[in-house]
Amino acid sequence: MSQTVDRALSILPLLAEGPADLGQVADRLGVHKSTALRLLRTLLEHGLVYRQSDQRYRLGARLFALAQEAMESLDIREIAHPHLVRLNQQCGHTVHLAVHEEDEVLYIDKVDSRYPVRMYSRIGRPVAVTVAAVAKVLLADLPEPERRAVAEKLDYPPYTPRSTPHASAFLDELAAVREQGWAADLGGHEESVNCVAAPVRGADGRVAAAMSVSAPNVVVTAEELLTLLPLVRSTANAISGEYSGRTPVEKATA
Amino acid sequence: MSQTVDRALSILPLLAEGPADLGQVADRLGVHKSTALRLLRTLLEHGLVYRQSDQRYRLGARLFALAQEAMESLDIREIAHPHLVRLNQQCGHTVHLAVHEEDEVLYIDKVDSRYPVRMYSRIGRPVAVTVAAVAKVLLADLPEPERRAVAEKLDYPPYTPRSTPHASAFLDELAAVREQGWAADLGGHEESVNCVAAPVRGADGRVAAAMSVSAPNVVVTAEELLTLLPLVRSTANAISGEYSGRTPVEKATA
DNA sequence: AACGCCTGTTGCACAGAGTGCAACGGGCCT
DNA sequence: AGGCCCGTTGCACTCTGTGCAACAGGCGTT
Repeated sequence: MSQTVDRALSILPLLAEGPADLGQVADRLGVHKSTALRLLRTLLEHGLVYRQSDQRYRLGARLFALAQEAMESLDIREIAHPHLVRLNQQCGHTVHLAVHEEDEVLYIDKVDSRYPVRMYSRIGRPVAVTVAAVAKVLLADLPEPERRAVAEKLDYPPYTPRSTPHASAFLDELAAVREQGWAADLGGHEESVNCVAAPVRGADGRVAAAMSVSAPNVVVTAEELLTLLPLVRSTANAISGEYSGRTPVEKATA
Repeated sequence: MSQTVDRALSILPLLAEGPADLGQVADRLGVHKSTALRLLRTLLEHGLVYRQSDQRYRLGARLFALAQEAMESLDIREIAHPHLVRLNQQCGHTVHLAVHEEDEVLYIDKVDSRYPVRMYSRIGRPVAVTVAAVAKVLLADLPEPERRAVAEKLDYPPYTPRSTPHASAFLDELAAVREQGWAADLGGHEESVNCVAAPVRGADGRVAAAMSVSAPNVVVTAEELLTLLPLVRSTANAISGEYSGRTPVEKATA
């Protein structure tokens, strides 16, 4: 709604793709170089972009700091973390915590598998909404009209033959998830990786976050993973209890 | 340099402190509500802020995604990561990688100690510049005038009795670090935690990043930690070799 | 139940702020 | 040395952002 700010903010995703010089930024914004310069300078002053030694612009340090602060101030993350750690100790697999926001689902916490994994932390990265178990748990809780609206708006990339193919299949699955109170992703995102997820609920009963356990086929089969379901659900319920204030917890910081 | 953008960006750190409603934002910016509204709407469209169910504004999902992308595209992080993991396997302690930017130092990668630690990943968080070993390594490489300028501009918070007390002590220390090619922090930030750090250099010989190993007193004494110095330095040199292109490495993505 | 308050939202007129242009300057390659 | 390319600056024009005032809706109060 504000043209100047709109243009300035459009620079950020552009720079996320990689460093760019003034001319490139101006071209891609469709503005004059001098305009781009002024916008970049403002971003620079705020530390959101950084000018590296070859004069090109990059995303800057403050961006990381802001993201970090925002993430740390999510109280649900703080409450859930110890539970995630405990679950990881019990089952040994990778544990994720995710929330839903603006038609995107993103991981806000993660405890890595004990088994060696090459994957670097993807906390903060958007999740494949149409297939991930956590995404199904989160979207299944939306009221029916919204659920439909979201489902129709989405793309359904065929990551694997088992990926959700289209909106109606997705809606069917969400209905099932809503009914049973948990979700699974059996090789729908990566052929050899399975996940099971369960909802964390707030005081109002609505789903506030989703928790999942993921493991590759080579470590445990899908059937074995599903035997962990009761443990996953009870952990999610424990988090729900604290988060909704039913279980008293002492907290250090506000 | 651009007032509108400047105001819009000032909202971000404000929201990092916690959710706020329209009136609060307008007040703290010193602008009319309608102005604040338009700025927030623009930020909202770009996903940098999010409007939660109680109508208050928070920092949004896209911020995390941007930070993540930017971090992952730092090629030095990519090159260094396997080395950090190896070093962690060899010594068992927490390993950090940090860079210097805009008078701040921030961690861009971390491999956690094998010993149980409650600390959540602080990747992206600014480092205590006056005491951290990585900060000393990074700042020691600056040309003398800049080093002085930075040192004078800084605050010197007395985290512990061993914290660097003032600018001239800091400059002396930087000179020593520059000479010896490594740095230590012995309880200068937290009473019981020690670190040793070594520089990673680019093709031009300048320090591009710093790597450190940290461990609490209860696990190893400062003297024992210092015996790891040769290992830390050789790891840093190995990273320097790859980063500066002296050691050939095959890379998957551009 | 009706009132009044508080917060978010809209339309509008004014002018201040952002824009593109053209000219300058410095570094690098030819 | 010459020419080219990129970043930078000052300026006049006008478009865009601004504050105001009035509206709307939710909530607590009397």
